[in-house]
Amino acid sequence: MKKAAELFNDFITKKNLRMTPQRALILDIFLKKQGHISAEELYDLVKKRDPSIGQATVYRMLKLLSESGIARAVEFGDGVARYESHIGREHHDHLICTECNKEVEVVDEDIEKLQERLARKHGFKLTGHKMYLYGICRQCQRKKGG
Amino acid sequence: MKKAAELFNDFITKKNLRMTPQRALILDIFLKKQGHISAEELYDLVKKRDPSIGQATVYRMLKLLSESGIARAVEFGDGVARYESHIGREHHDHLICTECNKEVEVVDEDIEKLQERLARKHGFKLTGHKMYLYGICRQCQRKKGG
DNA sequence: ATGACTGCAAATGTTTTGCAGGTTT
DNA sequence: AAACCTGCAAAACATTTGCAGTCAT
Repeated sequence: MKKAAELFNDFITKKNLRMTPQRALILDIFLKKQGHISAEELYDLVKKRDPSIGQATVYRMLKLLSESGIARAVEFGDGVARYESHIGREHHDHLICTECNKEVEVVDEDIEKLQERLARKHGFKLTGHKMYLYGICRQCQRKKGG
Repeated sequence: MKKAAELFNDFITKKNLRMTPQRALILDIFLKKQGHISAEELYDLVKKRDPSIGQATVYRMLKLLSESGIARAVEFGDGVARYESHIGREHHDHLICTECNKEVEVVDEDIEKLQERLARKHGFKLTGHKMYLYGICRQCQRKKGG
């Protein structure tokens, strides 16, 4: 498996773009941060290491990271785009307890296959999906049940 | 099954709010429009029937409709919130074309069963879910491919 | 020289909010 | 009177874009 930095260099080269100190720094910080991060949060982290970097550069870099397949946008539905590293991470969906907000990351190969099939049935070429399962976790069931 | 207008009246009453001509008109238009609709689109339709109604009233009404459970927000991921009627409708998930924003409502019994199984495997009692499939529809594939 | 990259500020587009006046109870 | 509702315009918010200057090839 190629490393993200390598993949980004491939992408940069193929597109006749250039690697710059700003891009290297943003990439580095983005990859080290796990979980989801918004452009604003990433910008704040970047500023700590180099206050001269502007917001626009961060936004532009996030676009490049998405195009190159290194980052992936995760929609939370609150009007703020968040990104997660898409390299070296398993795809996952979310199982959320509606009582205590606990969240478990889950994957089910069979569901993924059926999603593909379902999309194809409607003439779509599936490029991604989001699935959120809501329920009540074991602990909260106990608490409620008695 | 109660009608949406009735449910909205219950909600209005419980919250000590008032039914007004503006709200009635917006509700009426919203319920008649099937599929998803953005605030802007709804506003345009409303203006045709009563040009004196302002955007803010439409936005505020959509918030009330969501709170009352009559409308449901559907995330397309393009920065525009869309809503659909959530009353008297079969459960369904969404298959969305990322090129032209076309949306198909889908249901797959097998997937639903597997979701149940997946939740149970993690000790959760499943109470609901949201699933969005993103892809490229037949037409857009043609357009792109050649 | 050409083309890419940058920070800044201005622009964009959607949604929310403050306000002053109007309406219902 | 008190509490709600309205349209308007301004504000807020995240994100994008135009621009003039800088840098690499």
